[in-house]
Amino acid sequence: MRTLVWFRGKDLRVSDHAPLVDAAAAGEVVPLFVIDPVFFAPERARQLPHRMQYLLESLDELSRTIASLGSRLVLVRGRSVEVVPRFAHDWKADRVVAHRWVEPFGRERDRRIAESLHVPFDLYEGETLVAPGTIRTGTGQPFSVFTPFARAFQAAASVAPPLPAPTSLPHLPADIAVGTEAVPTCESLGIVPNPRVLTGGECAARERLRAFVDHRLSAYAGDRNRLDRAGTSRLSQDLKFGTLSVRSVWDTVSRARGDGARTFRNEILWREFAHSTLWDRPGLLEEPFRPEFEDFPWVHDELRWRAWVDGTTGYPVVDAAARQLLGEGFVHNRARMIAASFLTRHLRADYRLGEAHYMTYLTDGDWAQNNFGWQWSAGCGCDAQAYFRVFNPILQGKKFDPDGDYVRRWVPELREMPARWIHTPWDAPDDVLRRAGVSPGRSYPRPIVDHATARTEFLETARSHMNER
DNA sequence: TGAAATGTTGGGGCG
DNA sequence: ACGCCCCAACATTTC
Repeated sequence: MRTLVWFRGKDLRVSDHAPLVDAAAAGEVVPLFVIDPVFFAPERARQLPHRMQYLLESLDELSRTIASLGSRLVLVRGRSVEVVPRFAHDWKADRVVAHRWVEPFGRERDRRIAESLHVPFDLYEGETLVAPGTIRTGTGQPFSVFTPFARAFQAAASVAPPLPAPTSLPHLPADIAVGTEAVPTCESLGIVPNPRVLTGGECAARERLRAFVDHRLSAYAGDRNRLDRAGTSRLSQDLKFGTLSVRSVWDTVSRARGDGARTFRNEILWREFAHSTLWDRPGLLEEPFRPEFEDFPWVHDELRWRAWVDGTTGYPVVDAAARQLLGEGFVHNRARMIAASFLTRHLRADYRLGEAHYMTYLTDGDWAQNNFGWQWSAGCGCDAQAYFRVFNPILQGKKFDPDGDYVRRWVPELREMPARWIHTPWDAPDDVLRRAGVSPGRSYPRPIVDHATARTEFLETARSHMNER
């Protein structure tokens, strides 16, 4: 039995990799990664700099790990729908295995490949804790509210324990002659590596999990909301690329006691819920979950959009979030919510613009997660915020960045502002501004919209829209 | 995992 | 002592 194990960017690991383990137990193994020229072209790679950097590091480590286990990761160039069936045939594979993707385009790709293959194509569940579509209401419907979903999950689901990494792999069969291509590098794709992007690969990811569980999990419930603290898990990119399997994360925290562990498990279940929802509703990447938002009167104002993207809205926390995204390919979860609320409510921009912008720069950019989060923030999603929940960016700053250190890190022109005024520099007394070297409207912009006015206008627009329907 | 407006309560200052 | 008012603190309602 010869099995082609197709790694494809969301399972860049050897631990808890059921397709790999099964293949090795069955006989010959051909580990494969497809270098798609559309994605691995310099012009495309530069559009997704942070994810490409993390992906290349992870791929390089995976390749070396597989080599150290006695095999070789075979890299072939081409469109997967074309090269996977071709090489499966040329190499006389008896079976092709991979992990299932929940995104509609991944499902369509897999459907086409299954059609062209003349051997079985077996998809393993591994991107989520349980197979998408298995958590159901009493009447067999998908859940549309998180809490009952989480309750049903806890009551019914049994999460398979993670598999250990193989200690060795069968040698690559001698007749596999092609695929000697090297792993592309940032340099070869014209990307300047960003040192702030977290290190890719299974080792770094596992170390991050260990550090989180040892040092931050117990205080997670409170600290996760603090913009100025390293209180979150920082595992999102690892889950996106599968350098950590979500089951191994779950297994690590499943027996931990306390509010921190409970809260973290809940966050993992939100991820599960997002994936499950996209599985059940593939159209969500295009259209809002709630149909009454399909013709919502979003407005596009180029200048305001640019200010939101560049971090020059005049609201320090909103601007810090914008610059953190561009600067390190990551945004604190609460800052994402504040930024999304500001874009969709204060500026009334279509959430899909923000979603696409985040998808460009986030290292952890995942379709299911990012879309779910944006729709939730915009109020049009599954179990979303009510539209009238408008974050006050000043209050959010004072609550979750009380000393202003998050703002100082990302908005250096406010670095010298005292905590008392850092979230409202336009209101600061003249002597405070002078001492801090800040001049509103010059060194740092005045707010592009007035909070109270924008809030009222949004509420009126949204209310009349909802009433019309 | 919202914020603002509005309502209620009770302590304390004061005539 | 008493009633009145102010207002902070908290609760509830509304968007």
